[in-house]
Amino acid sequence: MQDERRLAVLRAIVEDYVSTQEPVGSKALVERHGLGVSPATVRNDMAALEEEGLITQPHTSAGRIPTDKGYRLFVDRLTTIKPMSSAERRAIATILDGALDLDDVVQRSVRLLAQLTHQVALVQYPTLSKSTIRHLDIVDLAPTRLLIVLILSTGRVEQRLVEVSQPVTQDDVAALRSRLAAAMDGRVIADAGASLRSLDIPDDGGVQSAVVEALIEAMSDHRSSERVAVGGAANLARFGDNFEVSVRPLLEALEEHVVLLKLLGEAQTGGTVTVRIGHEGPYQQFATTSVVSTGYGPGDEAVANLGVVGPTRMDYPGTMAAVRAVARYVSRILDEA
Amino acid sequence: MQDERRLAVLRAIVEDYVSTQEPVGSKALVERHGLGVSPATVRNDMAALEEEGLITQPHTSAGRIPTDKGYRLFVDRLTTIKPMSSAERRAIATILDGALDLDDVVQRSVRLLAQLTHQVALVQYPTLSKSTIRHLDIVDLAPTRLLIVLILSTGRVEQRLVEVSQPVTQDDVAALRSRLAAAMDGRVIADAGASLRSLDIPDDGGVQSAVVEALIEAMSDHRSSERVAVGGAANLARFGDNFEVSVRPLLEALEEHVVLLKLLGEAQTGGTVTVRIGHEGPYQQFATTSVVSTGYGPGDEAVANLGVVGPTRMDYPGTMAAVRAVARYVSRILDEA
DNA sequence: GTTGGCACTCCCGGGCGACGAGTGCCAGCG
DNA sequence: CGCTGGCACTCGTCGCCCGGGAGTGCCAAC
Repeated sequence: MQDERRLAVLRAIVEDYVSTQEPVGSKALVERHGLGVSPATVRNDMAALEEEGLITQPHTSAGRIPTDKGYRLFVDRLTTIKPMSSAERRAIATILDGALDLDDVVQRSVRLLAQLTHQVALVQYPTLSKSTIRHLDIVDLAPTRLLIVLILSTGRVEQRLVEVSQPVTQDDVAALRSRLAAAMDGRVIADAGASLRSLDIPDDGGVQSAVVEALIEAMSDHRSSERVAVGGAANLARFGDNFEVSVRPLLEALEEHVVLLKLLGEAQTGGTVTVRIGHEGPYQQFATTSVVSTGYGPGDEAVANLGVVGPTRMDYPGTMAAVRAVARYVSRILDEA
Repeated sequence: MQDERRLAVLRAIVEDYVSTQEPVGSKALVERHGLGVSPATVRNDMAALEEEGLITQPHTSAGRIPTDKGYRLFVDRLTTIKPMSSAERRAIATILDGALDLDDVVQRSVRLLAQLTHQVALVQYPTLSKSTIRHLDIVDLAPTRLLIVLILSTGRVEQRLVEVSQPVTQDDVAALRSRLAAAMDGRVIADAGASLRSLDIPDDGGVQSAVVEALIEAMSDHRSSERVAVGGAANLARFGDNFEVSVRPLLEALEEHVVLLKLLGEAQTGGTVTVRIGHEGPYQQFATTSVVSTGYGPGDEAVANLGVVGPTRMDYPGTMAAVRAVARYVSRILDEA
């Protein structure tokens, strides 16, 4: 079956290129892997693989490197996610178990992921819309300035400032608070807007409607409700030397949380790790990077995503394993909460 | 007074080097600035300046570049902070006035500062210890899991999870909440610990003491209470090409908030802008960078710092102006709150 | 279908020399 | 005494050439 051997050659090329970062030639290939055939044979296979668009050569008379299509095939068919070593497992447990609150879990995860994969890690904060409201509070900071505080089932705390046109008394605030709290407690955020409207608070242009407006806005707002923590940006340094052109746009993108959210994509349940390779995504600046991501959340419900972004030339099996392991562990922590 | 001219030469060297990023020679100097003397004269002055350790040449027969000491003199005696243009002032106002809450103010500031200076911006979140407690709340997330929420005068919200050994009832929680709230409301954080202890809650090893412990810890904790927002990391790309050696450690340091806090230093009042040049600081990786920082806060009280870090070869007058302007504006916003 | 042989391509690194920017020094001038 | 023009010198940069070597594609043979 020379067809099978060709795929073995592809796998070998990917593995070698990932570890050496240099185009790999036929001779080195048969030496480093026990392929049992001669370099000439491998050359024929390589020609065929190139014909199919799976590998390419940077210039004539250089070795081959995988194309995006080649990586895709590698990820889909040629690799199995390697399990984490027990030492790594312990490290994950040790680091994450000390977390104090949700923010801390996210921050530790992002660090951990960056450390494990030596790449840039992304961890999305649990989405608001799927959590339920545990507690609602209204605090009067100043006579015309109220702070709405929402505490969610995931442990997340959302806050929102409201300016009102007329001064309010403490009694007003207390009344509003208990009324709203009663209406909102235990609701899923996504539905809460509706039940809020059905409360039928008079649109008097005054305090009550202003607060309700702000609440509704806060719950549907994507500004703060969809945040992403970034870690390990220093690992971009391993990108080679075409600095200003390749790294700068990436660093810029890392500050655009909207872009990062798109990169992470829709939350997926069930432990599936998604890999997006090179220009499979819509972003020009990520054309030479791959994104490995998966969902996490309590139970089987995915409330957010996490993952890493690194050069297309990355260790896919190892990275996928790390991403999956961290996601599992974080999910377990949320389970307990 | 050739002494005065020498300083003029130094100033010219700094300005030229900052704008061109190349060693500046005697001929170019007299052409670009109206010094009114010949290159030979300038060369003599340069020799003297080099003697004093204010400038240096990368190699024989190259132009001169300022040393850290040279920049220091430039900053201390040779420059006045240029006022911001009215367009810039408007930009600051427009961007910051739309802020929704404290977090938003900080995030917008850090972006703005990075944009104005084309450097890496740092904004410290207002220190806890100087703010007063506006509101204290305790929420039971689960029977053995409580969430303490502190709302501070600066608009900041602090949260802390507490695990207790035995299940608590809602009534217990309510009782504890009102008691603590009464004791803490309006206190300055720094003093609150003391008044908490004087409450004399029995150290029964149970719920109450656990909560009090956590509260005290939360208030004295430097983990979350001293956070720093970072922005414009992409501007590190302008650092030249010795990538892995010069940029990577900086990127790493930018994720170490402890380091950043040290860089920003003690909060200063009164609109003084502090400049730390090159290896004047303790950190090896910041030996080729300068930090321009100042304090901000409501009234004349500095509750936190903000600033930028960039290459020693930076536009000091412009940067100092931007830092000062943003600090002033942010302070004004906190005033209103 | 596999293998060894062979000519060919082309990148990479080192050595070399011309060029030019910039300096230091010196003698002369106001 | 300080400024100036002149001049020799240094040294990094750039373009160039060239040999070595890795790797390929093709072909004939098994």
